[in-house]
Amino acid sequence: MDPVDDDLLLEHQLCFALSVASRSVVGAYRPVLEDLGVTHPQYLVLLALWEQSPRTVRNLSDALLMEPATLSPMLKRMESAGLISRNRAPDNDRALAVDLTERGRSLRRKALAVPGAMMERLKLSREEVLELNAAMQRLIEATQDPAANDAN
Amino acid sequence: MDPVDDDLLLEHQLCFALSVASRSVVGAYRPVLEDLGVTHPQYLVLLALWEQSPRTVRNLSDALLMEPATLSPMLKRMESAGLISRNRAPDNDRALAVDLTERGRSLRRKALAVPGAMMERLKLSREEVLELNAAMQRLIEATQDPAANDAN
DNA sequence: CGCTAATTGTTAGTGCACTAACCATTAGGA
DNA sequence: TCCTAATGGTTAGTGCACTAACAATTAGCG
Repeated sequence: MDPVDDDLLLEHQLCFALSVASRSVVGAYRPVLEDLGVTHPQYLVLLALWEQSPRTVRNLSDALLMEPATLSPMLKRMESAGLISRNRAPDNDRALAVDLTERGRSLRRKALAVPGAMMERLKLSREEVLELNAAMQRLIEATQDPAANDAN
Repeated sequence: MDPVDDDLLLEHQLCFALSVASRSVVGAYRPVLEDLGVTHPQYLVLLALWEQSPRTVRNLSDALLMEPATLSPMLKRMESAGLISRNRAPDNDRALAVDLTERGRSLRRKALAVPGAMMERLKLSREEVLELNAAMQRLIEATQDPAANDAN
C-alpha cells in the first residue's frame, strides 16, 4: 500500500491513540475520584491548590493549561461543593483569589491514596509513569512551539 | 519529601500530562482540519468510514471506542454537513447504516495531506508516531482489563 | 406461536473545553 | 490628569463525552 494511504489508517493515527488513551485513563480515574466527590479536571485543580494557594484564575489557567473560560464555571461548581472559596484579591479588584476551604484542604489526605491506586490499576511503575510523562511533555512542547502554529 | 506526597505533585501526574497532551495535539489538528470543514472526532469517524463503509453505529462505537450516545448527535451533524448518510440497514430495522456521501468520499483526497502535515507540526517521524502509538495502546489495554475495573 | 430477553439507537442531563465577545479594573504615557 | 491600552474574569454559543433511562426491533426459547 502507498505509504501515504497507509498513514490514513485509523490505527496509525497518533491523535486517535492519544485521545482514546486520555479518555480511557481519565475514565479509569472516575471510580477512584468518586470517593473524593470530584471529577478529574476538578482533581487537577485541587492538586494545583494543594501545592500553592491562593491562586488567581489566570495562575491556575497557566498551571493547568486550561482556558479561563473553562475554569470559571468549574470553579463555581467547586465553590458550591464547598471545596474552594472565590474572593477578589485584596490588592487587585480584577483578580480572583481562589483558595481552599477546610474541606478542600482536608481532602488531600484521602487523595494521597489515588496515585498508588491508579498505578496499580494501570499496571505502571513509578518509572514508567515518569517516562510516559516525559514523552507527553515533549508532545506538549511541540504543539506550543510558535513555529508549529504560525504556519496558518 | 515523602514519596507518597511526591506522587501528588501536579507535574508527576500521568493523567495530567496525558490530558494536556491530548488537548494540545487535538488543538494542533484544528487549523489543519478546518480546511476539511470537520472537527477532530468527526475526522476520526471519516477515517473509519474510508476504511470500511457502510458501518452501523455500534460498529463505529467499537472501532472508535466512543459511546453510541456520543456518536448519535455527532453523526446527525455530519449528515447535515452532507458528509454521510444515515439509513436503516436493509436487513435489520434496528441498525443504522452509516455511509459516506460523494462529498464525504471525495474529502479523502484532501485528507491524505493531513498526517504528513501533522508529523511536521509535531516534529515526529513515522517511527516515533508508531512508538507513541504502541505506548498509548498499552495504556488503553490496561484500562480495559476487567481486573482493573471490577475492583469497584 | 407468543413472550421474554437481548440488541440497537436515541434522548435527557451534567460537565468539560474552546472561541469570541464583553465588562470591569488597573496601569502608563501624552 | 485623563484616556487609551492592557489585564483579569465572565458569558454565550458550539461541540464532544459520559451515564441513565427509554423506545423499537429482533431473536430465541418454551
